[in-house]
Amino acid sequence: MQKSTGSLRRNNMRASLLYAPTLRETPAEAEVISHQLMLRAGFIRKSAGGMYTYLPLAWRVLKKIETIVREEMNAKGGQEVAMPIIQPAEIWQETGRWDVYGDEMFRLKDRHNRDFCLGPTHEEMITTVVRSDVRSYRQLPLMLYQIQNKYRDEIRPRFGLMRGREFIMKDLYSFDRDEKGLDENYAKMYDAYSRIFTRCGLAFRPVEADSGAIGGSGSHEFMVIADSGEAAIVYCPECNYAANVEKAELLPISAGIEVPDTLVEKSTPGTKTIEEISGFLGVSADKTIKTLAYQTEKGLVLALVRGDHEINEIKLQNQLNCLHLGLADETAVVRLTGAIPGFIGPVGVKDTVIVADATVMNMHNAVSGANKTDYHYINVNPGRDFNPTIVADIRLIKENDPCPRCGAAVATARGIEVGQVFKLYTKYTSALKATYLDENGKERPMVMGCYGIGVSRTMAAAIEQNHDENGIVWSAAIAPYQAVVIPVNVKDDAQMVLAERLYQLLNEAGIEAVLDDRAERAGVKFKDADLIGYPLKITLGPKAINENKIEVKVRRSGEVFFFETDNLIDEVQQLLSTL
RNA sequence: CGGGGCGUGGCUCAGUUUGGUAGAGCACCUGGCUUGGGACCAGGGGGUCGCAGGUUCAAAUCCUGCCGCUCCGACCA
Repeated sequence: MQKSTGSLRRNNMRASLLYAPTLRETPAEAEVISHQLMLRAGFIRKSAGGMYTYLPLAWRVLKKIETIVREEMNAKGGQEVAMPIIQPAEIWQETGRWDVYGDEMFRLKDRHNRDFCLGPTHEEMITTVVRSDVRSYRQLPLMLYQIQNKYRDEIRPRFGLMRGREFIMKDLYSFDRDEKGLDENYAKMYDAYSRIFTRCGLAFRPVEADSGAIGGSGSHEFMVIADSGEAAIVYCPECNYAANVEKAELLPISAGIEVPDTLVEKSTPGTKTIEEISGFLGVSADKTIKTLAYQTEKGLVLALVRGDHEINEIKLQNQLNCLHLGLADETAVVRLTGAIPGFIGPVGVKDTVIVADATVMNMHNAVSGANKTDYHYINVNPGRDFNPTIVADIRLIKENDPCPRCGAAVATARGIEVGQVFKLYTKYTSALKATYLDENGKERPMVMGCYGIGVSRTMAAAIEQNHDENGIVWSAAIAPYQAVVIPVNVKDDAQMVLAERLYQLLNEAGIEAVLDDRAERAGVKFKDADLIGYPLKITLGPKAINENKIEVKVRRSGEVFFFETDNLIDEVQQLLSTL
């Protein structure tokens, strides 16, 4: 290595030594683009289903994302800790999640046959730490975070890093005296998350979310907008309402006034679907009631929505407050109602929980199954002909439904969930007895929040959102290197001398670069550079030698600039600040 | 866990129907030639055909069982 004058050499990476084994062809196992490109560009290699080795380029990207996350967490008063990956069963048994988590938890035993798990998350761990040392309101609020591997034995790992069984997460846990403190910290984290994903160069949207199995209430998810996203979201073009479809609220639709007519049973052979029955009877789908039977651990329930609507099972589950919910099988339906699915309805059903969507209660003279195979009722009137146990919003929102805030038609999009913030309140602190003494000497449970970012998923999401037919397009903030220097012909001494010189200048200026010194043809280097996604490609050919014009090409836009050697560093820095 | 598909050099795949000495392209090594968008020529290394049984003179190929991967569904950062 040549000694550079004065300044510290920050980086020394020649492509001939860089461990980034690129592939020309896409491995068959990769389905989504981020997975394909990370394999092809030599970022990751699989070791087992849902588990990957991060090769140098990926690791650099991950470290950059982590640095951004760390800076923003610290700026809000977060303090970083590291906790064991292996956690004892006892603390999970205390909160009851040892059983609740089920097969998704990686479990293991030590030589003494004691139970442990690989941490899928760290609420229990952090709370048991805090409870033993925090005694007074004076020690609160407290914000602790960690960036570590977490483990979930996913039923079906897929999409490469998007849904792995081992993944890197940042989790921050906040502990407050009261809900006011929690609200403040929640707001800080919401702000920090917006800053983080902005700095990463991602197009994202925070949406209201269901808080799911982790518990608590009040939650937002941060979604990177991408067609390949697993999550469906709705947003309002008029106001700033945005929500996961699982969460999106809907106000009941009114249906005018009609005189209730007499309930009549009609023979409707073979009409099992809403489409078939509305066609057979010549009524529109919004005059029918769709009845679905669900199996829960508490027994069978019937759920009702208007025929042209869909059920939101998350909402239904929240209303029923049950752990398991799934469509009942046909034999169970027959046993309960006497009819096969397609002909069941709420009329005449006894001793069964019936949950009706609020819109159903506004319907008049509707059609529903008669609980007799091949028969339906017409002129069904809610309140007169049946009375649900629960009336609530259990409908799934769809495009053009009215915004629950302002009534405008909502739009839909798909997103990759890269972060979620939760208000947990005292769910875990109560279970684990993490209490403090307030000013009056009274013992209170701490009020808790948790705030997660999928770091490895964020890397994948960045690729899903930023790529083209040639490869990855990194934003400068998270790119593994900012630039690659490509001498077109390594046999040309003048080119190589200039390349080394420019490479050294870049290093001294703190610009992370790779010198592609491989004895490959220019085309190969260009292809690899595009695949890996360096934001800038600095190409040295005859024009650089003869005319002092250094070609700089922007990966994202394809723009080409020519700079003189003396200005190169300034110009490159200028360019990078925009990428 | 249910339902499809697939396991053959590092990668992409052919060969399996109809058993008969394991192949191609890419990648890799050597030499030559070439040098601005994945060149070319010659030579070369590398595979117990996922694993274990079975049938057969003979199995990548047929039979049985297992394992793994992958896609679709129910779960989730």
